[in-house]
Amino acid sequence: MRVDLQGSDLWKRFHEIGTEMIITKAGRRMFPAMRVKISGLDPHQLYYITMDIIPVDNKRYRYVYHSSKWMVAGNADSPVPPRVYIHPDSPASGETWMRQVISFDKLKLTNNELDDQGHIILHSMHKYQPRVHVIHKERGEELSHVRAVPQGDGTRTLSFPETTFTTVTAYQNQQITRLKIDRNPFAKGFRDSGRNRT
Amino acid sequence: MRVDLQGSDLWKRFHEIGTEMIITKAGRRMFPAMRVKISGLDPHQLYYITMDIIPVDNKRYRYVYHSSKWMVAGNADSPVPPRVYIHPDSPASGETWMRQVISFDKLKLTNNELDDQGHIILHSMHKYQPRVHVIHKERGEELSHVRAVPQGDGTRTLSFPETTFTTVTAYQNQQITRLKIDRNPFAKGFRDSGRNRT
DNA sequence: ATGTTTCCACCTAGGTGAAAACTT
DNA sequence: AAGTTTTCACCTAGGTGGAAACAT
Repeated sequence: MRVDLQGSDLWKRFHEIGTEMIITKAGRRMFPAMRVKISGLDPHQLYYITMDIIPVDNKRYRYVYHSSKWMVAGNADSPVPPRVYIHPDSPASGETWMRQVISFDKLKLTNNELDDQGHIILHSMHKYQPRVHVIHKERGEELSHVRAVPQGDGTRTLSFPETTFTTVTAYQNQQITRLKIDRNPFAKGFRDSGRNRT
Repeated sequence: MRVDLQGSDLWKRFHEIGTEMIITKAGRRMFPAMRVKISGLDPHQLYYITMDIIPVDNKRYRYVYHSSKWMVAGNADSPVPPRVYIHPDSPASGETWMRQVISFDKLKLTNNELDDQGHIILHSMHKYQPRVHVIHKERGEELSHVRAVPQGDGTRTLSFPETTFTTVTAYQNQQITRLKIDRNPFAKGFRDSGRNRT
């Protein structure tokens, strides 16, 4: 089985600067969104595909403006309720999954520990790593948004180092802001002089 | 097993006037959309839920303005490629289906016999009846958008007389137009004097 | 000080019927 | 004359970062 990250060039441009992702109470999408292509599945078996996001380390960070760098600012906050994003096409046959690019663009990040929308709960100012899970569906098995992914022979877990990010409630590095505005269609209103009329 | 039509009051108001549905080349949604609630499924079995739309009779119609009535205008045009709308949540467990209102609002009608978007192909100026199919998923079975629904013990077919309609490319009865504008949120721009400024 | 929340103008994406143009 | 296609202003629905207000 093989999983390829799509849009890897864009991820690398963000990664070189130090990717930041906004988290809000209501939930905010990631940009870029994770998109993968899978091969080597059994076309006639059923699989769930899910994503979770794990801490990269046990630290809390702060952004130092004059050096444009993230510095350790202490130990991580206490753990947060674990959440799993189950790709909405799940469960589907290997054939179905392999035919398409699998996009996680509807996944949302929140800093609300009491969230009841099924969004992924994270701490602000921490570093995280998204992971993709390919889970062979055994008969009768059901997945939950709020329980850890089942481990074992039927589960493969993949992650891509260039997709790590730091959570923020407002962008710290202006180069990140600029890249987001430049590439995210929904931020088009902030491009060029589009907003220079107030 | 039991299937209840939701929004039945609105359907009846349309039906009393004589429901019309626009069909276009690109595909047009139905308004109202079919919405049903199902009970009596086996919570742990898998089901597909699908919709097709069959001719009510073998006739072609025309609208007579001065009597505000649809009159037979000859025999039906030659049959059209059969299409099935597979509800996007399919397949799902009986438990999942019974927990929600099942909406067919994304289903689209077209008069383009060469349509490749998977929309339901119909003749203009004909009378039709939508049908809901609840299909018990046998292992390995796959459904197709372009083949008839499998018949047999594993399939239940339901229809609601108040949801019959006549296809048009432009509304014939102005009472239908008024009801649509009044109730469809997307037609809000035509309400009251909202458009009386040109 | 530093980080968070709320509100908002500006977008994307796409569903309406009207009107004009087109077809037969 | 009758029906169809195309285009369009006007909506719904919801994803952006900025700015100001708020919190600690």
